[in-house]
Amino acid sequence: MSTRENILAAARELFTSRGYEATSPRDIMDRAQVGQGSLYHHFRSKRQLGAEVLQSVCDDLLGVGREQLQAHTSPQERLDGYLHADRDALAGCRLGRFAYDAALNEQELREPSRRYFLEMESLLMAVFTEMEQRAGKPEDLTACALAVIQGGYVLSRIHADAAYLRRAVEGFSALVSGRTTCGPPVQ
Amino acid sequence: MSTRENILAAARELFTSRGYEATSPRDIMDRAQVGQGSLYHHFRSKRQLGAEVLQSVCDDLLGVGREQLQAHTSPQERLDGYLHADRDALAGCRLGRFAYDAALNEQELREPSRRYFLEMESLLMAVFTEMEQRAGKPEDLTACALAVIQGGYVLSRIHADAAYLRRAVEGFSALVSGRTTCGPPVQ
DNA sequence: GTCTATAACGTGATAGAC
DNA sequence: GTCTATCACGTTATAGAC
Repeated sequence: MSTRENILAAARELFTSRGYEATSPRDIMDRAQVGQGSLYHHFRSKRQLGAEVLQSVCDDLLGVGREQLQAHTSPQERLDGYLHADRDALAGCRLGRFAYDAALNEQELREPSRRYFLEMESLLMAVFTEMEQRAGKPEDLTACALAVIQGGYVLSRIHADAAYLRRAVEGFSALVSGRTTCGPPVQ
Repeated sequence: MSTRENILAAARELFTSRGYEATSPRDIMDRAQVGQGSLYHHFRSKRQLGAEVLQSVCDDLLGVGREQLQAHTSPQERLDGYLHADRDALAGCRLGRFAYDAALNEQELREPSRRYFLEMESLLMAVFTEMEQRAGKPEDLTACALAVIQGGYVLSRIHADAAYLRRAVEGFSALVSGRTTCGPPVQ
């Protein structure tokens, strides 16, 4: 692994676990075992390093998302594959966590998260459009699905309990599949 | 307004809009128009000030939540009152935002958020338990409802577009009310 | 390419005058 | 109670030797 890749790997680990703002160049240098000169030789600034890291995280997560949502199975199965994917609830979403990070103030760092959620939105829209049987806008279900995951992460982190993300996903999955219905009987 | 209250108000505004970690004592002093001596006379540390602010935010939000979820109306109406409450989507949730803040590492600062979500959970559990007609665990629906709000905030902030929170809530509301059903027709 | 030294600035907090 | 001065430290970045 080249020095550059070494630095990128260390930065990725720290930015996506602690957050961009909470990570200093010094932290990255220590973890990568390189001096200040190396970091600033390969990267112009913390911001540029952050942008490269976020791009790569975005690409990786999109790869996974596409696999789950474009599988050659029924729309219900694809949705379930996405919803019930294995997630590190306590770590939080590596892109969603930037919603409340100062990084969001810099266009270069906001773009990767935006791009990820936009494409996931488009993938989910296709699934809900194909699947839907009765009323309900696909764009609302799409936003809801993404929000359930992101909010599940938030709850799990606040409580330091991975069960919250699991329950939120299960609640949504049961509603969408019709296993759960509420209120006065439909008709 | 006493100097102490003045400082608390300034700190509250900054902590809940920018986040705890991103706000310095200096920022608070500037906004409150007081000197360093005043701040450290009334508060031992940034952490203690943060703890007081979070307690007050938690109390305020719980007051609103109780009103919405314990109103003397049907469970459906109470849930809808909560779901469709007016929210500043672009600002983010004043407590949920701490899920990704370094404040979460300090017990004193984590507790108010925890307390808020625990009580909201208990209020929602009561509503879903009263309302439910068919299968589906109340605790899953509760986690889902809270997650939809929190995740809606996350999406709205990432996209700088308040519509995402609105859509996520509408998607959930439509599923719970039975206005939307997906997949093969329910029996 | 990588190192160490250093800069300019901000942070959280204390000291002591008024 | 409130002020200004100061502190020890960390951050992001640059300079220049090797």
